[in-house]
Amino acid sequence: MIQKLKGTYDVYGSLSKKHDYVRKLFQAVCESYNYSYIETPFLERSELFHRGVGETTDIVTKETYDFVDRGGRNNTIRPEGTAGVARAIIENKLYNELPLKLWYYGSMYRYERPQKGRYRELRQIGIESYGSHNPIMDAEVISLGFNFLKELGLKDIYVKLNSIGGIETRNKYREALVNHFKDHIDGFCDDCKERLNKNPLRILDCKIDHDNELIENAPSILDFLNNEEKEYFDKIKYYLDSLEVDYEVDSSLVRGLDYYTETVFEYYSKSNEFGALGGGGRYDNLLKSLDGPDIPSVGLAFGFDRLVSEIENEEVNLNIDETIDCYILTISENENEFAFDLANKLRMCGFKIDLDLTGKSMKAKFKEADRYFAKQIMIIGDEEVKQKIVTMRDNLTKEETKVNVDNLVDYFDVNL
RNA sequence: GCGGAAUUGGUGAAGUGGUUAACACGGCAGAUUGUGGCUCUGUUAUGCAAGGGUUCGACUCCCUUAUUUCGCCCCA
Repeated sequence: MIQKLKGTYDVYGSLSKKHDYVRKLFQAVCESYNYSYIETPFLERSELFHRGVGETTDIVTKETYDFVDRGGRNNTIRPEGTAGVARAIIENKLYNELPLKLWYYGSMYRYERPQKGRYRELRQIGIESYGSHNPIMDAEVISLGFNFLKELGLKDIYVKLNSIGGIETRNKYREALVNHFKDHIDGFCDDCKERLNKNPLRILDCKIDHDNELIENAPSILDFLNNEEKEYFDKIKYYLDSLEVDYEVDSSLVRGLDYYTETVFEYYSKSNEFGALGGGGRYDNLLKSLDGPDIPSVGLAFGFDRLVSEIENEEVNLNIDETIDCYILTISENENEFAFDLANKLRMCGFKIDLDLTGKSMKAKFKEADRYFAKQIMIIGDEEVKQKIVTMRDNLTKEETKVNVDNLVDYFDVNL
């Protein structure tokens, strides 16, 4: 038997209904903020991610699916969504009409060791908002995500928020951190020793050394923000307060991708089992770094698979309609043609209809109708065909009514 | 990339080196040839992730591979 590839899974049955529900809800939320949908290719030139996401990030150095195609080109299957959208914006000159508000959904691929809530094929759903360097836009993006999670029915959602400043601020801060730790790094774990040079900000949320004093009195990035950055960050908080977004400032929050500037945030559920449900931030330099115009932007992405897992963990009752309007049941195969014709007419009118034209017993067909949660059962025998009057059985009350086939639409309008 | 634990029908699962792989749900058929959802009866894995080995004999022991899961790293 050929088994699935590590870190992938099939979506079908009730899971596919949940996926569909979550995707549609996100779409509805995005549309209420006037975001439009964008789809970019799974495959891009490797260079896009190296330059966009960052040459030294873990995602690019050890997690991408890279391959040389038959034409000798270096390709990468996308590990995230933002870089591809940025490329599309530049290539199609979408920046000619700003602001630009886009949402996307799709599979991303990272060569990682899978765990719960972490897959090699991961679905992400997110938004990109281009064209404004204004704290109200940061707040809008953050609250869009927050509202979406609340509408999903997840409990105890909160946002971790931080500002990592611009490049200058971050370099200063990085230097200060290195100075703070470098003389005492021997007391830290091996990973932290590694991080000191690579990414000192990561030391701050080390799981092993988290109660080390030096971490507690480490300088905070927020003290390194210049006045402009500080004011910007304060305004975001002000707007978030007025939007009633539940957030907490966490000065140790950093993100794994290089393109972030200033605002960064992550979404958590207090019952979370696998870290953040999603995250995002501002990336004002991304477009420029990809040879595009200098246009600021802010965005977010949710781990779609994690959202669905969280819904299952919290046993959120989704409002998924699993019913069909009517199941047509024929008593013998002589009535099949009549039933089939009627089914198609009703489907054209927009009703959800199913019927089984195999020679199953009536009992089996009744069971099938229940399996589909049919609201109505239409029973057709030879008498019904002759008189063009069918028997409608309300599957809740069990009441039966004779209905002329010409009046079926009216009957459904009244009884569904 | 490193370490631990798992893998038995559509599903939840029991099981032991020995010959018919429990039990339950679901499915199908019938009791009930124009009315089901209760009840009863029958049936439903030539096979225990895949391949190889040990053995008179393996689902049960060993090896390899695959997948799942937990932790580290990292991230969504």
